Amino acid sequence: TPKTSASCSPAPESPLSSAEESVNGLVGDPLTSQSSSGKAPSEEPSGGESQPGTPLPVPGHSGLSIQEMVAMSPELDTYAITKKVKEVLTDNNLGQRLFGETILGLTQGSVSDLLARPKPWHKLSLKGREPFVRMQLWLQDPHSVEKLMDMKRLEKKAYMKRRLSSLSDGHSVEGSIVGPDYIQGSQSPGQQHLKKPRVVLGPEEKEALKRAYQQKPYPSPKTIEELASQLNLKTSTVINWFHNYRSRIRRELFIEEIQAAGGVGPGSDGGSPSLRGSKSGEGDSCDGTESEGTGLGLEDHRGVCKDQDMEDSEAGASNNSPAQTDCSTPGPGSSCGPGGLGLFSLSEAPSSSTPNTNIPAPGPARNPRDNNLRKKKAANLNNIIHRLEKAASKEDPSEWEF
DNA sequence: TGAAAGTCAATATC
DNA sequence: GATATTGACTTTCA
Repeated sequence: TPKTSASCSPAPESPLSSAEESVNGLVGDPLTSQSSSGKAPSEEPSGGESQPGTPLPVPGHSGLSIQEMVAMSPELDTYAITKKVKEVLTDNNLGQRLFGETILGLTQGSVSDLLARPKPWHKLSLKGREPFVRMQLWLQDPHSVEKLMDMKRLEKKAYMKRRLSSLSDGHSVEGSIVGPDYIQGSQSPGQQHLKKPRVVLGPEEKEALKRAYQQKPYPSPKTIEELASQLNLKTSTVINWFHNYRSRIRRELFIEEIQAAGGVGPGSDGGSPSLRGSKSGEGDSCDGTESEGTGLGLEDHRGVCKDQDMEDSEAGASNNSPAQTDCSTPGPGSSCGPGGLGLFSLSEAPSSSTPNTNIPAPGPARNPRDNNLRKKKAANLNNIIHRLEKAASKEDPSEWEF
């Protein structure tokens, strides 16, 4: 693929091979609850390098490529895995960057995102499952930590070495031996000028986009044009924003489902990270029932969004909760949340997966986090409404999509 | 073909 | 310095 990663992430490959040399099979882990469906632990020294494009080969599994391993993997408890990984990394003072680049073949930001907001296994594509399989293999390796520590030491050593030599050369070389920094460092200054500056949306622009989202999660091209011109943004920026926002809202809801379903999840160590601090706008979803028309709500910044509206819409929403929608198209596991089928049998895994019980009862003692959750759910209602409308526009019920 | 999924990487925040 | 956020982009999927 010509994607930037092709040119920007060759580096992670090199250290990996040494870090993953002795990754064990999917079976035999004390954390594994359903290893039976896993493959036999046929130990085969390395050889996992399946495709040149695959960033991080996982060696030693009957010659299976990581893709094959993923395909054969039983359902994993993604939340339990990320929780454990976070724990191990924290306990051993290992960074996300090193872990990501060495073990997962992902950048720091991706790792952070993945660890903070793991999607349930059945919602993941094969590609999306790959990092979780890698994480699990890593957890199962009794020497995983030492290897990463060694890696860290090596990196530090190399860094110091380069630093010293750069000092003597009279120019600075920043970054580590792996990863984007290295790539960047290898670019000529001229090349760096070619970079497109990152667009940073201001709070008002975000507000306006969120309001527009409340009204129309799937805006028409015309609406997008209008938004773009009103906000003085490129249409592609607006389009991207809607894509990203929908996707991220959806992920937030997965997290909430997990939490609500079993009381485990991010909440147990302080709440969903994405909701933490109720950052800008996370809680500003508002009732979008006036979704007809193309009004963007740009003129009226306050009138439409009232907490009261939120409460009302959500109160009636519990049975249509997004969780229900999300669980309506499960994979083979058909379990919402990390319930019974996961490989991990961590005790906190919820036994019940009735997601639409996850709306907190209305009451005065609601904390800001609850409010955010409620608001998010209301926001998602718009999505449901949109789909309903879409479905309604199709005469043939077989064309309905839910 | 459009939407979703997945990821990068710049930047913000802690 | 490490981690979190997020705009942009590519790939996958229905």
